[in-house]
Amino acid sequence: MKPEGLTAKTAPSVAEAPAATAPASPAAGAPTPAFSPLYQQIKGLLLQSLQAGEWRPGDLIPSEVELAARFKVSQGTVRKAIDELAADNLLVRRQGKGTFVATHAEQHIQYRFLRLHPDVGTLDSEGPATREVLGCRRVRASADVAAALQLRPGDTVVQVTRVLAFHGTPTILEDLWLPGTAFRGLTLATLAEHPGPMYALFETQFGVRMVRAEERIKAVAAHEVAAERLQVPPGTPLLSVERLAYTYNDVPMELRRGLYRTDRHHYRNELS
Amino acid sequence: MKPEGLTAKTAPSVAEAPAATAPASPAAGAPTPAFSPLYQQIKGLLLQSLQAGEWRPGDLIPSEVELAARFKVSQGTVRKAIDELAADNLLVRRQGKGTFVATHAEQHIQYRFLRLHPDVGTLDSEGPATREVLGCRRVRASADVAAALQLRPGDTVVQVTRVLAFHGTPTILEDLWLPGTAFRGLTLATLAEHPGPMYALFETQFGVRMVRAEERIKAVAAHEVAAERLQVPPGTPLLSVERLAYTYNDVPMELRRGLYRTDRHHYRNELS
DNA sequence: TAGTGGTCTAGACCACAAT
DNA sequence: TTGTGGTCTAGACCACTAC
Repeated sequence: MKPEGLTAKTAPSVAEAPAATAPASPAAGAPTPAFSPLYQQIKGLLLQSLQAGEWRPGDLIPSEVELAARFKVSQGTVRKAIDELAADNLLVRRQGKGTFVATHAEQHIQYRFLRLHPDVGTLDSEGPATREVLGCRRVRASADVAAALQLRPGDTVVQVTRVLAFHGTPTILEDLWLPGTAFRGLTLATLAEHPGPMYALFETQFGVRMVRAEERIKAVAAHEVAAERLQVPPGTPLLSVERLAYTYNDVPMELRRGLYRTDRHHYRNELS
Repeated sequence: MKPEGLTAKTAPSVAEAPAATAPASPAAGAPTPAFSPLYQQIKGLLLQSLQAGEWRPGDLIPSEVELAARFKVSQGTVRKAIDELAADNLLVRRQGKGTFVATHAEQHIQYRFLRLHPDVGTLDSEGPATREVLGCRRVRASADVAAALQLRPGDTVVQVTRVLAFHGTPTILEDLWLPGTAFRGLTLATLAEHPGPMYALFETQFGVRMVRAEERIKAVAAHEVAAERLQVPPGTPLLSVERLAYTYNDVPMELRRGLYRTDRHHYRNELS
């Protein structure tokens, strides 16, 4: 488990084991490794462990000193690597307890990716959202869905259709497309058994953790079907929100197309 | 220029000047200063200097070692303070050169707060936006505008109306409201003389630097006036984007209400 | 060559949580 | 009391920029 391959900028002052060859010469044939700092390499190794499932969402990862020993670097270097992963919301630090793998499940942060807020009051005062799944079937990916998920057109994808309601008012109508291979066992029954946030279900049942997402927003007029589902007149302006969500390593794992009512809610964004 | 008032967690190992009283006892009567780390206090001091205009947008601030000497702390502590300010986009670090005060002017980052992107191509391939100012007048703040800007209803505000066009297609119609006192000399002529980004003008002409902003987005139908200005049929769905922009210290300094065409563009957002 | 930020280390101590 | 992350220091060296 020795992380050979770490190319330090400066060799540690106290050379523990002189190892094989000279630490200064890069691997033969490597096209100029383009110097990356030690802590970035550590970050990469930690990411690999996260990806490989060595530590699962919610788990406690080894302490900083332990990791420092494992990687043969100082605690400060491990700290900086963890700092960046925590800034990216992949890890969560808790003083006195340790560092944990971030999770969408049962954190007090429901709706981590949902930016829709009520015009008056807070997200909590809305009470829990009502999730009604309208459909879940395995279909062949259309050209655009395949392109977004980096599949081939015709590959199998799981398509979920659902409505979210607040206070009994249907507010979000959305379709999800998921790669068929990664979500093999996903059915209507699965969804019914796990009423919580969908990303939590993805973690616990399919080992897929969504790390970040991109959204493209437009204003559109409600078509017939949407109008009925959202209980608004046809033609009502709605937000069209297209989300592409990624796992580790920038692999797209979910395409989501939603229509949001904005008569009592708004999409909120922070700019800095 | 000695920053007395810094309450260190641990007294510096080499006590330079024993100063007045014991460093452990907080100021009398202070309601439990609620311990904040040294680097946070340094961050606060740096913020004060930014606010006070000691260093203006684009300026080079003193080096880390110099600041460390000024504040009587180690370079690492200053570094951490600067790191956070850089993360907040208030400072910009440039290796080998120094640390600079961030600015909206002549950075290669035009449109720092604009999230509208063309559906195909990039922001740059659009060519420079055409800005047409339709009006600039001093008016009395309505109740909602006053509330947003933390003024009294009836206080004077500057209202600017303008249209942004891409490729000759009018795409954004927006109104701006600015506190009358801070923007005393702002007229149509001022705007005409400075064709660049508006936030750059605010910096250079009025010493107001926008630091962050919040946006609330809804879908609305184009009313008569908007439809004409944006050259779309009345009733066309548009994005309604309400932006509240803040200077240092979370002081709101601009309210902006925009209507965006999204037939060839979309509002992009990154979630993490 | 000098000065800047960037990396890395080693060690000390503090704050917090669990035992 | 122990172990964790959090803060702070001091010093060394590297990488980039300018002169």
